[in-house]
Amino acid sequence: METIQKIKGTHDILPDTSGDWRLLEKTIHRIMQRYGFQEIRTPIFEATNLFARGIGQLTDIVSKEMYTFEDRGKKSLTLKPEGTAPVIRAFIENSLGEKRPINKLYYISPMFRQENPQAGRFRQFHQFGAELIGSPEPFADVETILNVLDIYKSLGLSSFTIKLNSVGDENCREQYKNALRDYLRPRLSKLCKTCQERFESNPMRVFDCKEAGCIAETEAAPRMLDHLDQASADHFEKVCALLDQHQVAYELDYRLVRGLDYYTRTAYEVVSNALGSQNALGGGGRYDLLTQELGGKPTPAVGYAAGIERLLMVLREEKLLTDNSLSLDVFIASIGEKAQEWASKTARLLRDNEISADMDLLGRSLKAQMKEANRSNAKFALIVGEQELESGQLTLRNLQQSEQTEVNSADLVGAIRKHLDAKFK
RNA sequence: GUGGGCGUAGCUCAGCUUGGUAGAGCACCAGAUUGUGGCUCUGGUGGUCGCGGGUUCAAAUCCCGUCGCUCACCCCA
Repeated sequence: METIQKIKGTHDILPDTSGDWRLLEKTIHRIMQRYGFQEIRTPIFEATNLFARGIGQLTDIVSKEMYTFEDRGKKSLTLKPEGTAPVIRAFIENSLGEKRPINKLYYISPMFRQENPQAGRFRQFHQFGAELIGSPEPFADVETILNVLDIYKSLGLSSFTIKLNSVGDENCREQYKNALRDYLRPRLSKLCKTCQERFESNPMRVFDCKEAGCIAETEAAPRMLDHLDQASADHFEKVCALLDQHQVAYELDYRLVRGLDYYTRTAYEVVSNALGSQNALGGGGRYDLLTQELGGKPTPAVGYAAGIERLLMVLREEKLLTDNSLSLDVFIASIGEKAQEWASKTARLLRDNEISADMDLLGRSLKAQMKEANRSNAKFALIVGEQELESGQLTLRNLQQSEQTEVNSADLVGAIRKHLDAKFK
């Protein structure tokens, strides 16, 4: 029989690593709460238009990476490739902006992009992200940066760099693009093919290119930072000043142009020093025009998205993940059918009392059951056979210290709890 | 979409150059220990060598095709 394999670029998270995910998610929830961000969960798929309009028709994501399909009613749906557009859609649809002037929302969610997988890049991957909706102030930009850094810090991570740039806004970007085009036009033939295509549609993306020729040609090109209008310049200056006050180290990177069209003013990226080719841990920025682009009232907003798989890769690399596997309190090893029945009843009793318990389900030898107890990472083995059933005196073995004592079956829960508290708390 | 590397036991891999009965470590099972795990020792289970075709007396090994995985490019998380 032919076996069925997982879809390319997807992964099973097995019990030996799901504990790492739990730790990460727990940390994210904790820090988000500490910052006043509230969780939002949006559907896994959306109307295709949401992304086409929100992210931008010409972006790589929309033009070649989306999982788009028709449902039975011929409606075009898309598995979400990123989190911001759905959050803003929900923000508008549920009139969250009418209920309070500021909404601080966060999510943890799978995302889908149909790219060729490689180290740190998958077709289904997971992001956590925060969106601060309603404030145009630099304080808001900084709030999101501090938030993501705090999550990394809480996990012990320190090997990363923050890159910062401003991509301007509607009042100065078009003017700048024209200045950039004027500079690039005579050098067009020296640029790579994709950059020649970018020249008309989105010349700023030329800075993103890694071709040596394109890098060289844009070295002396006019930079957005020098062409900001007063308001955007002030905004950027304030963001930098606040980061300085918070003693957050960052690098100005005039080449940082993020791949999504909706960014305005602040753009930032957190880059790992410990990853391979795909080294962006997270990125974000301000997107003051997105809400109206999606049909809502003009509402300023800023936020970021960060990759969970890449974060796990770095944490693994830096040896910052300790053993997060769950352990069992008690494994009941029984000898004989009567004892096995007793084990079943007792396991239930213990579980009713918040003590995790497991038992043999294969009728194995005591030795094999002890081995199983060890494999389950159990703290105690409770051994019961004919003798114990008659006397009511059971053997409780501490598997980590290899010591055992007798406990009375009359107050089993109390006795086990006492031993758990004494040795494991 | 394009290029490189790799597909042999549940896992990590050796064997391929120079064709000749398919191996190791770990894991799993059992025994040493007749009712006690982890350590040690002994034994055991487990493989149409990714799949299809070709060359050959003979193919894991050589040739062709194909599928899968992986890394990289593009771009991003």
